[in-house]
Amino acid sequence: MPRPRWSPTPQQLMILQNLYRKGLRNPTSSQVQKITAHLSLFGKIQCKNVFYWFQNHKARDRQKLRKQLLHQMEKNPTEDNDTQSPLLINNTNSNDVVHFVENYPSFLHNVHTLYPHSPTILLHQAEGKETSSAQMLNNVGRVDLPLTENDMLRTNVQGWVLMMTENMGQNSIPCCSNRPLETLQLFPVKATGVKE
Amino acid sequence: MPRPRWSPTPQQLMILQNLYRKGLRNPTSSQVQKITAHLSLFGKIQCKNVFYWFQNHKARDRQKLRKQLLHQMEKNPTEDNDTQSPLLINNTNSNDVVHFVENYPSFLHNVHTLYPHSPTILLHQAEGKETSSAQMLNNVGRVDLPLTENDMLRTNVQGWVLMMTENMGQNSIPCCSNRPLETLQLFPVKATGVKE
DNA sequence: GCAAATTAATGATTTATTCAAG
DNA sequence: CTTGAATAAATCATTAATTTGC
Repeated sequence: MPRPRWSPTPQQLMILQNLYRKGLRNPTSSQVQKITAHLSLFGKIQCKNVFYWFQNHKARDRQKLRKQLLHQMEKNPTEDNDTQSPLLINNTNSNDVVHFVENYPSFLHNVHTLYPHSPTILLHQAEGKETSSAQMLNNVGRVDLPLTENDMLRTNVQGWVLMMTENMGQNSIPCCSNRPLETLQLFPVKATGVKE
Repeated sequence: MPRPRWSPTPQQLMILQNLYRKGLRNPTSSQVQKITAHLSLFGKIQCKNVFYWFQNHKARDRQKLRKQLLHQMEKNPTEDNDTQSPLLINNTNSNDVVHFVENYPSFLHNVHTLYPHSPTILLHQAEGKETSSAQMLNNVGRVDLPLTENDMLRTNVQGWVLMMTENMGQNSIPCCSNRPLETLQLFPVKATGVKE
């Protein structure tokens, strides 16, 4: 009778993995909500699913890498115990990430306007008190998680902060400027391959 | 001037594909060298060719599977399907690969016997350390240049020097040595029947 | 059949991520 | 916070397939 536990659809999984690879580790409450809202386009999902996914993925990622490195490199350096690369395969497309996250603001505002030349990522604003994702979880069900993250900006996300500071002054993206939602440029439109 | 790029012979390609199919993804330095040595029986080849082949093949394999996934996802994007394919795990754990590559030393001997001046750049490796294939690339990649098979040392490659000073003990120049090529056992165990 | 022209594959480089050690 | 090591992603560039007109 109970509905089976959530199982991510391939697209959901891809999106989550992309967000993870981009540096998201401890999504805040609002981030979890937004992600959940978007992912619900591709299948039934709850906020707690997103939250748990990040928790588990982060933990298992560390676990895997630790085991891998210690097992293959330090144990027997002379060996070619290679068959290495059980690594989690990032079968992801960064363009999809950009494209995806880029559309978050418009998604939230039900406006589907693409900005192909200035991919933006949704940033939780600094002014308001941002509830931790754990707190949000409380609303959903589980309560006993010993989560202490009230800081909305963890060190893990500092990559974003860095980018923001680099691109500061440009944060006047046409869209979403009327709301607390702030956008920042994820990638400068760079022309690699312009090697003289 | 434009040095023609390597193009694998059918036999070389078959061997590489077999190794890949067996699960080999990120061959280590010594593995690459041994594979190169073997493949040089069937045509001119360098270590970097082997290294690049695995890089590209792996990447494009993933690429292909990604496209398949995305194509599948287009069909039922919003459904709560549990049918998510278990993201392809290429666990390269197979012992077959190890077993296979393990036998390369015997090939090495043949190579050296048959082609004493072949461009196979082998073993700038020490007995202790296993270098990653990427590291090897830095060393080997720009060494062998368009010219003849004899002058293979490009002096401006500091990686090479570094490598030699760090790892080369008493052995001086990798190839062109009149002593038999030193071969590293991938694994001490496993009498394979091919060796000796 | 056969090359020139065009397209598809794929070899070779460069650039970005990632984790964790210092 | 910085950096080293490894490697995945993205890109550039050349070869091979193939198409095409003769």
